[in-house]
Parts: sequence; C-alpha cells; structure tokens
Amino acid sequence: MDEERLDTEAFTPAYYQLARILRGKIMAGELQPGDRIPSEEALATKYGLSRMTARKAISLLVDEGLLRGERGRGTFVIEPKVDGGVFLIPDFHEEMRTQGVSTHVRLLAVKVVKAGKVPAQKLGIRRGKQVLYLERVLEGDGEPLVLDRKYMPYEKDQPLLEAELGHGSTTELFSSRPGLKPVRAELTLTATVLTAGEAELLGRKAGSPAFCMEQLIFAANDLRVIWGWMIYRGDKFSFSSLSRPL
Amino acid sequence: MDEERLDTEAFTPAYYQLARILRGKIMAGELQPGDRIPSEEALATKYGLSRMTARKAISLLVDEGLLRGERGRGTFVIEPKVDGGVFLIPDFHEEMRTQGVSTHVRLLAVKVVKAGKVPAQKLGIRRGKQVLYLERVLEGDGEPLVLDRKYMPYEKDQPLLEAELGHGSTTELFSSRPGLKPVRAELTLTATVLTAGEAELLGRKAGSPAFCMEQLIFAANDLRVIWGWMIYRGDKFSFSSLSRPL
DNA sequence: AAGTGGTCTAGACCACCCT
DNA sequence: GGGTGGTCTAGACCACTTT
Repeated sequence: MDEERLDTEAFTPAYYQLARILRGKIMAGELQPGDRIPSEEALATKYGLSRMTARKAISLLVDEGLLRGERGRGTFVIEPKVDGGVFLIPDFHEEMRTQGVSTHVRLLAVKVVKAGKVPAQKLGIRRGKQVLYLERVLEGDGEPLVLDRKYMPYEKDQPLLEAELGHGSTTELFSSRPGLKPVRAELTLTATVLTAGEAELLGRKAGSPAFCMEQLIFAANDLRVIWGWMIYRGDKFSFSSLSRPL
Repeated sequence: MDEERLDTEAFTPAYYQLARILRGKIMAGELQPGDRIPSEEALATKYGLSRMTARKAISLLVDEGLLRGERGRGTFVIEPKVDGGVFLIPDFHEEMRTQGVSTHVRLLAVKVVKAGKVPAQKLGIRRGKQVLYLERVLEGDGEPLVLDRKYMPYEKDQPLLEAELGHGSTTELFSSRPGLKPVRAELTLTATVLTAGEAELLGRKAGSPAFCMEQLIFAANDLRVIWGWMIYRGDKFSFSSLSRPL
C-alpha cells in the first residue's frame, strides 16, 4: 500500500510532512532520477491539501537540489551531481562551540604600517597609506588551530581597543565603529602548505597541508574594510558537503 | 525620496522586484544588521501586493542568509558571518565547460581486486570480496588537473565497458546499470599534499598543495556503490563562496 | 484543448512576543 | 490585546508544452 496520510495531529506542518514523503520515495528509488513526480494538483488532491501547500513542499525539495520544475511539462527528479557539492565552512568560533571546544585568541601583532602593493589594491586605497595590520592565532582547547592575518584601513580618530582585538570573531572588531559594520564578504578557498614561519606558530612542520581562506570584507556602499586570510591546519579541519535535511 | 514602485509592465515577478529593493537597502546600509524590516503587512500595503507575495520576497532573502524571521517579533537583518561561508565545489566537467576548457579523461588502471580493509568498510562489504578499482586522470586543455581513484563492488554479470570508463563523470559510469543510479553522495573535503606518485601523474612536485574530495556514493535504499577520492591540483583550483544573487 | 508549473490574491487561523 | 511571522485555503490568470 502506498497510501500515505498526513498526520493532522502532529505539530509538523503539512508541507514539511509531504516533503518528507516525497524525499523518501526518491531515496528509496521509488522515484528515480529523470522521473516526473505527480502534478501539484494531483498531490494536493491526494493528500487533502491546497495546491499552494503542495507547491511549498515541492519547493523545499527544489531548494535541496532533488527536483526541478519545468513550466508546462512537470516536476522531475534530478540526476544528482555526485562529483561535486556545497560545503559549509563555518565561522571558527561557531565551529568550535558546536564541538564543545573552548576557544582562545592569542594576539601576535598589531601594527600601523604603510600599505604595500597587494593590501592597497585589495582594499582599494593608495599605496603607502596607513593600514592596521593584525596577526592572531585562534586556539581550541589550548592548541593553535588557525592563523589569522588581516589588513584594514587605519582611521586615526577611531582607535581599536586591545579588548576588541583579543577576542571574538571579525565582526566584533567593529563594535566601536557602528558605521563600518560588515555587510558582505568575498571569500576564496585555496589549498596551501605551511611556510616555516606559519608552521612554527601553528605547532606543525613546514610543508604541512592547510586550507587558506582569503577574506575581503565590505561595509555598506561596497566600502572595503578588511582584507586578510586565515590559515586552517589541514590535520584539524575537514568539511562535509551539506546533506539533505532529515 | 524612498518611494520605490514596482514595475508592473516588467516581466520580472513582483516578489523578485521587491526582494531586489530590500537587498539594495541592506547593501547600501539603509537597513543595518540587527534592524527590523517593515512587517509583511506593511510591505504588502506599501507596494500594492498581497501579503503572500511580500512574504515570498522576504523568503528569498531569508534563503540568501540576509534576513531571519522571528515569530511574534518581526524580520531582522542578519549580522553577516564574515569569517565563513558556503562554497560550491562543482563537478569537474561542468566547471571546465563553464570556463571553456576542453576536457579529456585518461584511464590509468581498471582492475578487479580483493577489497582491502578500508574500501571494504567504506563500501559496507566483506573484506576480500571482489571490487573494481579505477584510476583516472582528468585533463583540461591537455594538462592533468585531477586524479580520480574509485572502488566499486564488482558485479560479474554487469561488466563495465571501457567506453563508459573513459569518458564523462561518475554518474555516467552507471548508464548500463539502471538499477544502481546514484541518488546521494557524502563528500568530505580535506587539504593535502601530493605524494611522489600523485605528483608524477599530475605533473607537479611532491609536496605540492592539493584538495582531496572523498566521495561515498549511494544508490536507492542506501546501497553504497562507489567509494573513492579525487585529488585537485591546488595551483589550479580555488573556490569562491556563493555570493548574493544580483 | 488540456495539462502543467509560475505567479498572485484576499482572505483565514494560529503561536508567539510585547506592552 | 494588538502586532508579528508561520501556515493554509480556494480560488484566479498566465506562459508554456503536449496531445
């Protein structure tokens, strides 16, 4: 019998229950890649829902990459892209918190320097202009895990406090500068190996594998406020592709 | 004047236009992180829409990670997570195609071997059972870019054809075995350095940085059909976080 | 002509939060 | 109690595809 019924007593919304049913049929092979699923109208009738509610269930699975709608033809099960996927690289502190690891930030350097060619270009300022350079090690359970290096335009009348630098994530660097709140970031992930200097700071050997995440952070009106990169120890970090919800 | 109007003549849907307006206000700083946006009812009235349409616009921005709804309180602009993000690591052939690079698959080895400890465990079969081992180099414009190594359970009566192995992506390996179509994959991304053997196959030096993407591929009913990993040259691949749509 | 998904409306009830 | 988002309904029109 394939007579699934929605549980009207449950607290889970109807659209969510229907999505789960359809997801199950795909995972079980009852609906195969390339197959057309029943029309929105047919699903609504079968499960005693309005079309908009059936549609919402379908749209969940479309967002998950399981289904694709084609106007005038129907809704089809996708051929999954099994050679690639979407990876979440979370904020360091958030990641550690979810794993129950205590974090500490060790401040290595805070300097006002003249912007070299690359930082000046990345931040969109003139070469030689003063920038704040920041170097930190992010530790988890007392062990160095991430090396963080950042440049940001130096505003003479808005000094950063050590208290802000020593703790927390990048966003919190700006608690004293409300007008420069980050709005958006461009992130680039590369594979790298540790230099001798980086290796020493992270307690590893030179040549060890690592992730590098370059950050270019924008405030409102596309104003660039930070450029830098974070080096993640390759032996301590790996990332899983986002799996389908329940 | 902040009197935006929707273009009722345009082909772009109303909910999409409203989403673009709100996204613009966030990017420009008019709506700052932590701010509450107007209620769904207020937006619907202001722009001459029904509440459900205004709601759809908002839900777009929620999906983009710009807004968060709180029942009973309102909808708020998110503090962007600027130290981490979501990265799309696309299928090799798809990635190359979008960059206009011609791809070629070089088959290095196809062997039927007895499953060692790790492959057997990953595939959920008994150690010593026969598995098909596959080794390929994926080339772009004649240059080796990715090393691909896979194990899959060997079915005596369903021989794989060389034609299937030599071309295309993993999904296409199963064109002759319709019952084993991939439905789902678990992917793990790590940072690594090339071994001497890998370096030679990829035309690099040993110790060069690289990404490693481990794949465990499932067909219907959670049947495991492939386990393997792909080594991406670190000097040729980098990944950007998904940016906000237009 | 019939069927499909994409969009949109004008209501409704609920759970939750704030005052 | 009034405002908010979350869910749901029963219609409607449209563009598109297939028959």
